[in-house]
Amino acid sequence: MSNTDDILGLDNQLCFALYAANRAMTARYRPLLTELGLTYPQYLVMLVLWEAAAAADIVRVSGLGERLRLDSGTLTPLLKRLEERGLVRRQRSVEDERVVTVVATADGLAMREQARSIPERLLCSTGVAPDRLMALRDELRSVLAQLESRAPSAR
Amino acid sequence: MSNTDDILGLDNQLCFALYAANRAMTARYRPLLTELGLTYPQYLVMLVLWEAAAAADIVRVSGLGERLRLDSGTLTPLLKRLEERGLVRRQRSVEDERVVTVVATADGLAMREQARSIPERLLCSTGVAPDRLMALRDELRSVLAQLESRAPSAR
DNA sequence: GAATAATGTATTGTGCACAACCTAATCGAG
DNA sequence: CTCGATTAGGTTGTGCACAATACATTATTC
Repeated sequence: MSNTDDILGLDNQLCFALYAANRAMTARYRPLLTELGLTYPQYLVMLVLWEAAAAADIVRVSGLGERLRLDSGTLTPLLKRLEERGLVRRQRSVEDERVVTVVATADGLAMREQARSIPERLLCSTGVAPDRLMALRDELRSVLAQLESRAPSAR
Repeated sequence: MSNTDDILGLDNQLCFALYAANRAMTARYRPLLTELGLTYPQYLVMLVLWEAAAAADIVRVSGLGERLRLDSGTLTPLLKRLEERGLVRRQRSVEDERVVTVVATADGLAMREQARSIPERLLCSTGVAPDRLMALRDELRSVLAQLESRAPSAR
């Protein structure tokens, strides 16, 4: 195997590890979230809305996008599905009619209680030591910050 | 903020970090792979086929699935697209007609030369120190192994 | 050796991601 | 005030992921 092949293989292993680990982790979430009838991205949106409700913050579509790194092409249909299920309400802002705000409905807020047990159950399911997961999280956040700070070509 | 909120938030940050970092990394790949007209999953398939060609191995669809953790619902259409572009040839095995083997065509093998520069360019693009990336890779592989070893519900 | 099970791939349907483009609303320079 | 630029969100189209199902082929069991 040539030197170039080594480099290519190494690179592949790193980025593939990220790709595979991400899917393995969401696969762990899936059975827990299926109990709530949510997908993982929907769960992330609900987490933001629950947090905002607790802090009395107003969330707009663009705010969700910045927080979750998703654009309107992903969020608009996702939010419509959550709205059809009665978990969320979308509303055009009156001050600025370009803006759409998103809030959890009573049903959406109630779901938070159902979701409380998820983190602990997930942690048990993974079988990985919590301190290692925290170290991994810190490293991922650091790399993410690097990736997002350089070359604003992110989107 | 209650204790439960802390746990939930922490967990959210960990798995979200994996989710966001994965997408940020593939976003870094995108401009490089667009030069080849490949998506990231297609690139992964070609890597496996290039490796197999060098080792004179025979790759079947199920082998690609095990390697990349993808099922036929993902691979079959992906491979058909690669076949339409003339990069790959799919062929029913004669010994066992349930099996479909996949090989890179001459064009597919030639693309390997174009792909050689990708890893280094990607590394430069990220702006993260290589030793940190290697440490992250090792940690991810370890966690992935844990996730896949417990509860064979992975797929 | 025929019924049954297991295997390997394909198909269908849903829901992200993301690029490219569109429209309406607001802002700003003159 | 008006026109051009910007902003916020929506739409369309492509390509994964993945569950569920279907189907043909091979292996097994009696």
